[in-house]
Amino acid sequence: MLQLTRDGEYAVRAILHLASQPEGMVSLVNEISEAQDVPKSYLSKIMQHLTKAGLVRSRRGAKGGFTLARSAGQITLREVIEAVEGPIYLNVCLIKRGECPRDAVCPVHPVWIEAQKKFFETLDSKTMAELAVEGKRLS
Amino acid sequence: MLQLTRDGEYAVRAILHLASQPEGMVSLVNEISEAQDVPKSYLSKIMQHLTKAGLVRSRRGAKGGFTLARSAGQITLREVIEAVEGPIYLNVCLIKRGECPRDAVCPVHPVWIEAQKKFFETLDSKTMAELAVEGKRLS
DNA sequence: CAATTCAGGACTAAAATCATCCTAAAACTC
DNA sequence: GAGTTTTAGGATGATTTTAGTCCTGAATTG
Repeated sequence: MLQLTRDGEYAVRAILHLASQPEGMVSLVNEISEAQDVPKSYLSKIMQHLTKAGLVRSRRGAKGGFTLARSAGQITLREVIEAVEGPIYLNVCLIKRGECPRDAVCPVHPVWIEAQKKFFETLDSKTMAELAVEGKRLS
Repeated sequence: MLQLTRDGEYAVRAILHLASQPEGMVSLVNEISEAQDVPKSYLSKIMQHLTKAGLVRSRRGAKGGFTLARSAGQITLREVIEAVEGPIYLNVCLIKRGECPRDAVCPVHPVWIEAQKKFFETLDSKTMAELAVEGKRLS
């Protein structure tokens, strides 16, 4: 549908939540779920993805929870989204050369390349640290 | 999935086909289907949408078929896509104010506004006439 | 009237979306 | 070591979207 899924949206909220905590503080699925309005059991899955993707570090057991695996200044909006949604391709023809058999003679193909480039520029331009600061200011 | 659907892709191909025909020439679903690699019965539905959206004029019966309702220079890529997919919102929070109850304090919201704006700029910048000319050059 | 061509509705298979629930494993506390 | 906390991971499922097909009916032409 050419629209971000809940996975992507929820992942961003979760990372932003972690980025807004004091240095070294761990957050629980339960806390994040409530604070960010995300169904708990669903969020649990998303945190697993983020952990596997290396954006988040997890610890089990009492005193366990989640922290960012890197500084929030080193994580972009695009990374978070692609961590849970997989690589973004605004049109199938962008997946790889030859994916669309017409791409060599298709006049629309370059337009999609351009559109995606601009889209990525915007998502790449914001780090989670910047967004967390802005979030504090707004609330 | 943050990806253009077949509907959008096929609609663009169809309109581009019409834009590439000599002035005043009608095209049949069958012709467009074969030339543009789109399943015939599926394309039929898409042509109906494009007709209802006012981008295409149709006539039934012998000597019937489809023509553009306006000059190809007056039709943008974005219009074609939105004619069949409905208005594009890259994130639900962009549908309308308050759609996401957090939008007033969400630091990501403005980033989505920006991303969508840039995306639209690209899609708005190309008319079907320009793309048709480019298509002729490439083939 | 016969042939052609689009209009519109019904139907379908497969995949994606948006979840929930349960058991197991790890880590800490006492 | 027992008990508690917390994440990991698998199974399951309802609903919606995607990507089509097929058939009948209506308009148009000759």
